[in-house]
This record gives sequence, C-alpha cells and structure tokens, in this order.
Amino acid sequence: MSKHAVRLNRASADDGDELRFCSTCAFSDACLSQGYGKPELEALHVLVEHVGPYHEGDVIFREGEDFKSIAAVRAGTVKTFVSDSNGNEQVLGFFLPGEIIGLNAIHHNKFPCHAVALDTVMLCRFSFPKMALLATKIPGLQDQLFKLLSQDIGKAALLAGDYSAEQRIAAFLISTSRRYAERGFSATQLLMPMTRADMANYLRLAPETVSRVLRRLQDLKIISVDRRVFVLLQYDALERMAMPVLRS
Amino acid sequence: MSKHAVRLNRASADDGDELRFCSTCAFSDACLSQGYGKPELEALHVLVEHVGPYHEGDVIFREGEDFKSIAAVRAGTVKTFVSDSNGNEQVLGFFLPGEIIGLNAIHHNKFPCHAVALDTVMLCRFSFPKMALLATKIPGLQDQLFKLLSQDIGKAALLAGDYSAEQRIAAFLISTSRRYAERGFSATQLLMPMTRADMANYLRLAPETVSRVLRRLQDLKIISVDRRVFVLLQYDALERMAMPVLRS
DNA sequence: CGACTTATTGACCATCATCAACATGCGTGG
DNA sequence: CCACGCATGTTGATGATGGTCAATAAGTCG
Repeated sequence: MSKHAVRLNRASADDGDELRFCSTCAFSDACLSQGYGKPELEALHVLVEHVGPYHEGDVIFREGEDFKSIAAVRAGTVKTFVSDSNGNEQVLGFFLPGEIIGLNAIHHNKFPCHAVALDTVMLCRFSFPKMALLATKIPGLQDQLFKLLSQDIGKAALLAGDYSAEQRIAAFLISTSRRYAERGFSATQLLMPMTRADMANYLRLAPETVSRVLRRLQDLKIISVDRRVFVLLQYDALERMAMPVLRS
Repeated sequence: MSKHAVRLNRASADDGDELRFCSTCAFSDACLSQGYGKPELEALHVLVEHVGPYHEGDVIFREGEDFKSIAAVRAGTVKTFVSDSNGNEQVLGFFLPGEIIGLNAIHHNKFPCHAVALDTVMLCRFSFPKMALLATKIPGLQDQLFKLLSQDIGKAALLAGDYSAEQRIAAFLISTSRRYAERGFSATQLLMPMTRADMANYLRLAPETVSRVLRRLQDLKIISVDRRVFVLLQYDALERMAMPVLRS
C-alpha cells in the first residue's frame, strides 16, 4: 500500500473515525444529510454492529441461511455467488467499501447466495427488522432503502446484454472505477481484489478470454496491468468501449 | 379466446369485481391478508387510480420521464425495454397481470426504460410518494414493497448466466407458466403475447435461434406451438432443462 | 387479392469456449 | 537463500454454439 504514490483502494472506507466512515457508507444520506436530530440518528447508530475482520476466503453468509440483517462493507471486498449441484460457482457481484450486501435476501427471508471475503473485510451489520421499523419513523431512511433496492434491480443489467468480451471488460473496469471514485479512491489506479477466474466468471467469459482482452487493451496502451493492479491510461477510450453496456 | 377449452391467460386478472382483482394483485397481501381494519385498507384503495385501456403498441411511460407512480398490471401484458443510440431495443422484461411496473425507477426518480402495451392493458396506478408515506403507517405495506423490490433484484439473473439457447427458452417458458399459474391461469397452455423477436431479444438470442429451438422442442413432443399459443406437453422435461437457470 | 409483417428454414461464418502447454508468482520448508 | 510445489495467469490451436445473411412461407389487414 504505502509503496504506491496514490491512495489505492485497499484502504478501508474510514480511518477509524466513525463520522468519516459514515460519509462513505450507503446510508450516509440517511445518517447525515437529512438534518435529523440526535434521537433518530442515535437510533440508527445504535443498530450498527461492527463485525470482522473476515479474512480471505472466510464465509460471510451461506445460501439458504436465515436472513436477519443487511451489512455495509466497511473495508475490503465481498464476493457473492451461487453454486449449482456440480459445485460450479456463478459469481453474482463484488461489493466494495460503502456498498450494501444482503438486500436480495429480503424477499424469501433466506440468503439466495453465498458471500465470501476476497481480502480482509470489515462490516457494519444492521438488523433488518429493526431497520425497517426505524424506517417507518425516519422517512429519509425508508427512502434510502427503497433507493438502494431499486438501484440494485438495474445493476444486474451490466451482465445481462449480449455484449462482446471487450465491451464487458471495459464496462467492468469503468464501473469499478466509478464506484471507487464515488468513495474517494483513485479512479484510474485500481486494485482489483479478485482473481482472473472470478472476474471472468462474473462477466460470463472464460478466464482465457479475459487474459486475451486485457493483453489487447495493454497493447493498445489503453490500460496497464500488473497482476492485480490496473491503471486506466485512456479512461475515455475505455468509457467509449463500455458505453453500450453502461449507457451513460 | 372462447374457442379454447381452458381459460387462457388473455383474460384480465379480475372480472370487474374489485375484491377478486385485489386477490391476484401483488399488493393483495398488504390489502387483504394482514388483518388491517377499514381505515388503512381504505387509505390504500383511495390511492388506486384505474388507467387504461392501453392498446397494442401504446406507450405507458418513456425512458427519462419523471417517476411519480408505480402500477400493477390489471390485464394484458407490458413490455419494458431500453433503446440505444442506434434505436436498437433491448427488452428488459414482460409484466403479466398482478405484477408491478416502475419499481426500478425509484432510484433516480426517472424511468430508466420504456414501457409499452403488448395487447390491451389495464393498470392500477399508485402514487409512489403517497404509497411510501402510507407504508410508514402500515408496516405490512412497507414489508410488501421491500419484498417486491428485493424479488426483482434476483429476477434479472434469469438472463444473466451463460446458458444455452435451449436452457434459456425452457426457463422462459417455465417461468412464464409459473407466473400465470400463480394468478390462477393455466400452467400448461400459455398465450405468449410477444413476438418471436421480442422473445429472442429478451433472451439475448437471435429470432432464428428461437425458431430453431422451438422446432426441436416440438419434434421432441415437449411442447406444441401454434403461433402465440404454447402447450407444455412434458412440463417436467422442460423443468429439468430449465433447472440450471431457475435453480428450483 | 396484394402488400406487409412475422415466422421459419438453410448455408455460412465469427466469437468465444475448450483443451493443452507453459510461464510466473508466492509460500513453505529445507 | 534457494528449491520445490501449487495456484494463478498467459498463450496457442481447434472447434461448437449461436449469429448473420438470404430466401421462403404463412398470417394479417387493408
């Protein structure tokens, strides 16, 4: 970490400072921006349960487990996936600091997928029933929950279309870059914490295809890749390639 | 319609009877099952605005329009899609009687896609702000909204995986069958109200591929197809084919 | 009946997956 | 510190699934 000039994204979303953390979390709007007084804020904060650290490969929840709480990723990266009867994984998503895991479990009251830590992960866990109850008293919190849920409905579209391998990978890089940038990390130097296989699986490509496309993008001087560290050299070129997928 | 022995799904979700309608709508739990007294029920019902009929091809909402309300499909089928700069459509979903459109618009307060009627469509429209406010007073309604939103997050996975054309089509048929059956329509005789092109587009396949797979399934006596009327002759065979996609 | 849309079928081809070999990095233990 | 071994990543050769292009058929609506 310290050998890099720019603050890479391996850092946690906070520096141990509670308020700073909240400002990068998906609930920050509800916590900070709505001008609520102490009692409501206190009510939300009292729900928070800091859990972790989880280490690489640690299971955070399993498919079929009873759903009781959602969690904001405070530091590290979480991978969610399902696995079929043959044990083949299907990666559903990667969750970066500030993002919320567990929202897709509300419907059946069970987790519909597994979640594991890709590196050292810290979470802020919220009891969902308590949060929902609180949301009836703090409209801003209810709004935020509705928005987070609504947002996730569209997100899956990234991997839905029938785009070329190049478009998918470009979109993945730009999307990841934007998400990091939103939390104050570098937009052009990314530490991608997942293996090529996970990346490929998420994008519904073969690992070999990912390798080849990354090679091509490097030959074109659009990115540079050194193991898990990606540098986006021509952000706009990449963005153009990703355009059909991201639509913005 | 009347020439078919079985009640095909072209029928609306109600028979003009208000209560019957509610029992097939996605809000039925909130409306009926929670044991609420008159005042809350009345509050929800007073929000309902019956709109339509829309006719085939009529636009229900456009991408970018201000989001003000969600709507339950009361009769007919709604197709949602985005279109890129070249005017190429990308079908996102088909909404059958009892299902809710507009949930993915909450996040940005604008509709992220277009919606058109595939046939004669009737809607029950609810102002979303009013509904959200009401949801703070009726916990069952809030729960229902959370569940509907959460459910839609997972739904996109149907077309996300890298499944074969056959698996996708089988999954589409089974999924449609189940959704109709849930509302009391025949599970084995389906009127598919969309063109092959829409079907193919939704499944991210070429129309030609859809034709060929349907042909093969007919040769295998697994289904029979006559124009838009599909009969599922070997439901379980189809279900087995769809298993990897549907996972249940 | 004729023009148009929708669906089907066939021939060919491109993208990406698969299989296999090889390279590289990293951790462990001698 | 180096050697070994395993996991991860890269590169090349080949092939299959499904897309594209084109022609034909079959409804549908005037």
